[in-house]
Amino acid sequence: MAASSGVGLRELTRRAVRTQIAETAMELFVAKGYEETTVDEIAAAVGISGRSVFRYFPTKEDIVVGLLDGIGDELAAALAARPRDEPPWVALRNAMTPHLDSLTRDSDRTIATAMLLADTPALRGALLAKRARWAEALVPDISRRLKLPPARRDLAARSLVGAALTCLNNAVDDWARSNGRKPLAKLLDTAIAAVRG
Amino acid sequence: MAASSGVGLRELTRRAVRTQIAETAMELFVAKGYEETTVDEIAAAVGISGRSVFRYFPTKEDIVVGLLDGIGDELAAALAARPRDEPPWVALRNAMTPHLDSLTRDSDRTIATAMLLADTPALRGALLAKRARWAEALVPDISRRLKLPPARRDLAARSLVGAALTCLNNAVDDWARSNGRKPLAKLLDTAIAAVRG
DNA sequence: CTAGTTCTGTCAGCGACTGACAGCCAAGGC
DNA sequence: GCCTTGGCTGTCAGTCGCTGACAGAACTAG
Repeated sequence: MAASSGVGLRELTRRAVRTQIAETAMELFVAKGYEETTVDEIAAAVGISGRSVFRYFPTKEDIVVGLLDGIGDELAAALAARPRDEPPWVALRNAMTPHLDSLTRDSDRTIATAMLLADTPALRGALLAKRARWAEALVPDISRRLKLPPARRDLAARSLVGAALTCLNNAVDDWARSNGRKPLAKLLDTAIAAVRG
Repeated sequence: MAASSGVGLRELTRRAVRTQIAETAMELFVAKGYEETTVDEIAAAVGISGRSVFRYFPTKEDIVVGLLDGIGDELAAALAARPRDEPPWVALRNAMTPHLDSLTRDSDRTIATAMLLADTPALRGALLAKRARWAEALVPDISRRLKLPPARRDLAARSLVGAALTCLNNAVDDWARSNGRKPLAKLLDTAIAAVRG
């Protein structure tokens, strides 16, 4: 079974190979473009067979958007940590703060990914699908904060969360287009204020 | 050149074949599922070659979401027709009314499409990408209605439009899940009210 | 050392999608 | 009447993403 640490040695090498594939692929994508880069080319650059790439990533798209996999759970955890009587919009905004920090922390990687997502239509769909899954993780908490009859509660919560994530996306896009110069938190506040206008 | 009517005879037959492909494909998708239906099967059912399907639709996804192609322009036109001093949220809500009517008019087709989109992940990404293109058509108008410094105007408009379209999507989903029983307009109002909380 | 698990490369195949080529058929000039 | 032109079509061949199956290598446990 597992050693004294939480994860076994096998899981460790797996993660190493996984990040190696992701980093090599990102370099190629930025250099040549996403659609112009073949999975076999990525595999050759890493030194493995093309088949093995799909043993670490379910799809080619996931090599890019897989980086954003844990964010939904992070946001949900941050949201659950907010006081129970905090109103929905405030709780959502505050729950995003740690995520904003982690985005600005390695801004180079974030901006590169955002740029790649911006001018690759095929990836945009995948990103939006990922965002929809984040929403699913946040809806139950927001639903609990709403004081509405049960018939309306779910629709209201889904719309609220969707609007909040749209604001987050637009703020990050704007921030990336400014090369990280504009303050991300203020952009998010501007977006939210406009929606609540 | 063209005859007395606006469109030539060639364009007419083209549209006929196009709708024929779309209708046949939708029947097969509903019966067998989207991913389980091959493009060649659709072609065979119509009586053309598989290659020709791609001469009418750029991708297999577009056979489904192509039906929603004109909606973005319709919404933009309806929005442009609203009084110039109408506030953004009110103008967006009112601009959606004709679209709501056309959705409820042939509710059977709308519900079937919504159901198909709901349980086909591959199509969801395409739908969200389409919705993003609708947003592009609405942003300039909303941007004009906002009284904000230019630095914030674009981000605010994009977020506002994105939030409104999220409300529309969620309302239609809820409406379709209720088999068209709940009043669609009220659902949309509920969603918008929740976002403006 | 052995037995069992896990990983890997290779091969074969499906389906979406594209480019190229040749044949068909309607529209228009002679 | 004929012939040319242009668009539509089917066929063929090929690329790429992705999957299942198999056999061998490597590592782990006893």
